[in-house]
Order: sequence, then structure tokens, then C-alpha cells
Amino acid sequence: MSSYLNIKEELEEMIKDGQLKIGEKLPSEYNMAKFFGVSRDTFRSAVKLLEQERKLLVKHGVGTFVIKPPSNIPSSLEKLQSIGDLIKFAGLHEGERQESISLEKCRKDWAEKLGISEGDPVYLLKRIRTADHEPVAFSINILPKAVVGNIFEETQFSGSLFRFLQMECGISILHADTEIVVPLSSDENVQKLMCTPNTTVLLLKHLNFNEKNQQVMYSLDYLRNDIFNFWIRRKKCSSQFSSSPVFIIEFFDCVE
Amino acid sequence: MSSYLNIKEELEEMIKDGQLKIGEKLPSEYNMAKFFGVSRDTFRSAVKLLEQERKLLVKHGVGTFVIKPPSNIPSSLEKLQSIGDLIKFAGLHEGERQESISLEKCRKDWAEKLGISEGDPVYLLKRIRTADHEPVAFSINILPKAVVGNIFEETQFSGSLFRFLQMECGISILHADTEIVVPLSSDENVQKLMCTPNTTVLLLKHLNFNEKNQQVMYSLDYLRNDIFNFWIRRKKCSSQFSSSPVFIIEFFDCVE
DNA sequence: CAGTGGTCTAGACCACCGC
DNA sequence: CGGTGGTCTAGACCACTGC
Repeated sequence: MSSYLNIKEELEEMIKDGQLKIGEKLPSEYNMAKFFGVSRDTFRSAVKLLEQERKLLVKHGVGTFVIKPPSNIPSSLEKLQSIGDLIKFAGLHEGERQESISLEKCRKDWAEKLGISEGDPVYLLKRIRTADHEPVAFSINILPKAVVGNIFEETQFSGSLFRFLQMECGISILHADTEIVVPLSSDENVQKLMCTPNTTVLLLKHLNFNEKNQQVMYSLDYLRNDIFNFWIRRKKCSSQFSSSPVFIIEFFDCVE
Repeated sequence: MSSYLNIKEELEEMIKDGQLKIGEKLPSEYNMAKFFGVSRDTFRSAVKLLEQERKLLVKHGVGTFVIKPPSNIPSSLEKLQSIGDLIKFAGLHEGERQESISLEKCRKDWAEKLGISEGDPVYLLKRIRTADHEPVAFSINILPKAVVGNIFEETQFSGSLFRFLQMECGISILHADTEIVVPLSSDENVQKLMCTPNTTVLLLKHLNFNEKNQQVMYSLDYLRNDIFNFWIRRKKCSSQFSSSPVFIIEFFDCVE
């Protein structure tokens, strides 16, 4: 393991142990590097990581300080993870699922997201997840046949979809753009989850991309908000201005 | 401006111009550095930024490739921004607001979030935002008096709250942990925004932190989902495993 | 002004990949 | 094996901060 990662972990340990206390100023980078027996740059690489995690605060011309680390928020939404993970995180046991797979013609709105044509063949995977014999989530995954081939006819799908796509198709999903929507209670998919009068449902519409930023799957997740909590860590944009006014225009075109 | 930032922008220009095409492999880092007249490390700094923005894909032992840049998603939620910005982004003109400021005793649930005691004095700032003469957002900001002092009695508040806190109190809010909630339609604050039968409302509960990760404000934002769109870019967690505790030897004896 | 972090360099060696 | 990116070094100079 690389030296700067070791140093990062050592620093984290020292903060946890109390060897480095919150609010304390670290010795200068020069001295810290000497202490760890590495170059200043290597030590700085470790600090940079901890700065991004907001465990250290670096002030130019002043010094580097230990700050109270941010609390662990439960299952942050900006981390890409499966519903199965969400269920585990909520402390629930996933029960049996109802699943269906079918080959259908792509609807227009899905096709636009996926960058394919209306009517192109897509696999539709629908699943209802239960926990404690109650439905907690309903999801629809739309996968272009051009992307996954015949895999669903050749191989029995089970388990995690991310894992299945990785193992069987060599597709790794590295990021997704997700729209958060409050569905109307009249939505038929919401009805499937309405268990108590106080049940509320959130809809997440994910457009999933591979490592080359190509669209590989569109998903709709209906999730019970009385079961799951949704968190995001929001950060101030480090004022990176992409000068060009062009983007504002492009932006409104795609809004709707 | 630093050299590596210049090079980053030059690379972006070259991609936009088509000098570098999508899918294309860049010359080696050694040659690129020579081309730009900088050291390899400096060139790499630029590449690292573009890699994080997913405009370049770097493969160890293979090369660096231009990939299709991710689409601009409208106002991503993981970026900390004010409701005023949200309204602007949605292409709306903010109309007049109803505002109220009062000094009250902190409720228990707020106190827990803010790390203060129940009953401690807090300023409550309530605002209804309108656009085209319709209410589009209702927000409550809870600010401990211990944090903001008497500023609300000494100075007339107007405009952006973030800006006001920065200018008048020297408080800069750099990040927030936000819970996304679908409120019950019976919630009185939701009622204030119900304009059409198809109106849906999302509730964002923000706990705002300063640069030292200290809680400085708790906010509730009720936002009409038929007016605003909410997006997140989700990324796969890079699996960082913490391992061997072996090399944690006593550090502090030697440091100074 | 002295001390801190921010940037940059030229060169070295290693780890990984495809042939 | 050769070519690529990943890490590391020792030293240099600059930019910022507080006294």
C-alpha cells in the first residue's frame, strides 16, 4: 500500500486516539514529513485526502488544524448503492421478492434518457422488495438489449443487479444522475406500497452510466419514506466558474 | 493563476474544440508535459481534476482517454445553495416575500440537531417565497443566539441569508447534512403551498456547518416539486479499506 | 518580518497492461 | 518486453498570514 495512504490512516488513528486533539494545530508540513520519514509532497497527499473528508482544515499561511469530523450520516444518497444495501442499512431483513423480466419496446421518455430510439428492445425488470412481510420498495430497471445482449435469456438472474451486470456483462456502473420526485398518491406504483395511513413514498429516477459515461440503465425506485431515510451531504461549490454563458442556455433546453 | 489550472482549462478547451476527440487516447504524460512546457507532476495535477469531473478516464498501464463529459444536471442537490438560487435556476422571478423574525426557546428536536439545550434562545426566521404571485417555497431557519448574537436586532436583514451571515457575523457555511423527506399532506406547512391538485411538496431538513464543522443553523425548506426539480449525481464509493493497526507507533514523543 | 502552506521541477523507481 | 500511469524525492520559489 502506498506510503501516503498509510500516513493518512495513521493520522486518522491519531485523531481517534486523541493523540491529535480537535482544534489542535499540526506541526508544519516540513516537520511532519521529517517525522514520517517521507518527502513533504507525500505527506501533503495524505493531508489533501483528509481535507476532502473534512477531518483537517488547511489554512494557507497559517497551519493545518484538526477539526471535529463530520458525523456519519446514514447511507448518503450521493453514494451509489443498491436498494439491497439501503434495506440492510435500515436494519431490515430483506424477505422474498416478486420479480419479473420481460422484453419490451422502449417508451419514448425512457428512450430519450437512454439515448436510444423509441421502440428499441429493452429488458424490463420489475421487483417488489419486502421486509417483515411488508412491501418496502418497488423498482423498475430498464436495460437496452443493445447493452446487455441475451444475457437474461442465457443466465438466471438473481442477487444484486449491479453485481450481475458486472460479472455477466462486464458492465460497471460508476455513477448515476438521479432525480428526486414526490410522486402523486394516485400513481399506481405508489399504491403498491401504501401500507399505513402515514406511509409516504419517494421516487428516485436514476440514469446509470458506465465508466465511459455511456447510459446503460434507467431505473425507477419507489421507496417508502416511513421505512427509509434519505440523506445528502451538500458542499459549497468551490467557486469554479465555467465562464461560458452557453451552459445556461443548454440547460433550459433539457429541463423539459 | 496556477499553471496546472491553466492546463486544465486548456485541455477542456481542446476537448470542446474537437482537437481532442471523445474516445481518443492522449499522448503519454511525459509527452504532454513536454508539450505544455511543464513538469509531469504539474500536468498530472490538471489531469486529476478532469478525472474527478469525469471528463478524462485514466487507466493505469494503458493511457488517458477523453470520455463524453457528463451532462449538466440542473442544480445538483449536493451543491450547497440558497433557495434564491434554486428559484433563479428554475427560470422564475422571485416575487415579494413574507418574512418574520422572532426570538424563541429552542424545541427539543432542533436542540438535539444543533447540539444545544432545549429552551436555549434561538432566532426563528420564517419566509414564504413567491414567484408569479404564487407561493413556491416556505422555509424556517433556526439560529442559536449563542451563534449569531444580537445581529438581528442591530441590523436589518434582507437578501441572502448565507451572505448576511457571512458579512455580518463572519459565519461561513461550507457544508450541510440534509435529510430528504416527503411530508404528509396534512402538514400545515405543506398546506401553505398547495396551489393545484397536482402540487407535491418536498421537505429538506438541513443541518448547516461552518468551516470547523460546528453546527450553526438548522433549516426546514418546504419546496414545491411541481416547480422545482431535484437532482443528485451519485458516485460509486471508492472502496477504501482501513487495515493493519501494526505501524501505529508512538508518534508524539518524537514530534517535538 | 518569519513561518506557514501552494506550486513547480527533474529525475527516479515501481506497478500495471498488452503484446 | 516496452510503454503507460502511480508514487516518491529533495530542493526551490512564491503567496499568504500574523506579529
